[in-house]
Amino acid sequence: MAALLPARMLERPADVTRLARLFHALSDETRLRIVGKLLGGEQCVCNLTDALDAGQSRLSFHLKALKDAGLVSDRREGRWVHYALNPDVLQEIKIFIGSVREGAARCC
Amino acid sequence: MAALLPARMLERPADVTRLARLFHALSDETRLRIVGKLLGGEQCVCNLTDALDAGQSRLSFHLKALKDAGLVSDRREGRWVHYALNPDVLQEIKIFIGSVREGAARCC
DNA sequence: TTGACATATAAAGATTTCTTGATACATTGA
DNA sequence: TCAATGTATCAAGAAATCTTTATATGTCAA
Repeated sequence: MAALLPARMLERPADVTRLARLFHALSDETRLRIVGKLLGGEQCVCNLTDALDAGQSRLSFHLKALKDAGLVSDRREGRWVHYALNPDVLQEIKIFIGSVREGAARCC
Repeated sequence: MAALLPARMLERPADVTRLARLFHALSDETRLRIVGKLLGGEQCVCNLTDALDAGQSRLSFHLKALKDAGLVSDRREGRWVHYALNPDVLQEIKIFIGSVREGAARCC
């Protein structure tokens, strides 16, 4: 699919589906807190478990949700798996929201 | 609550809760399509029902979700209720996503 | 190879969200 | 006032999501 540029995409079913998935990934408090921790840079799951005081399988569940949405990537290093934010997808979301806002400001 | 400016807000529980609600409001395909229609300007529910071929109570349910999140406002005019996008909240989301993206680009 | 550790996956129940159909409320025109 | 119209709310079931516990997988070190 093309990048999330124009608000026109809200008329294309495949794009609507993708956007809904992206926003769903950001709609959970635990996942938002994970995103907050990743702003400090790549983190291994063990760090996140400590910082967020969430059970290990619960964290794994939410990391998978973020990864499936393309918001984070993972990298194994020995026993540890490191997760990092994916700036490209965040940029897409920002541009999309910006174009909706501009449309709203123009018309409403 | 203050405007959604710094990514620092992901450390503040009240802000995390609000963000999760905003993103949840945008995480549904029907609601995204409503947003798309509202880009054409304020719409009465009747227009949306036709355009989205969604049942009336279903549309009302999703409009309420958008309104509760602050993404749209409503205005009654006679028998009709008109909904419109709220550019301020969209701007907040855009700025928030932008600050997360910048953080990600810097650190990852 | 074995044991320990980091992480992922699976299964089950609890909770939330969505859809549908019925009904209530508000406004207008007759 | 009454009937018609537009919209909101309610109730019940269906579906999706989240949490927890248990177990599996992968990697290292001894």
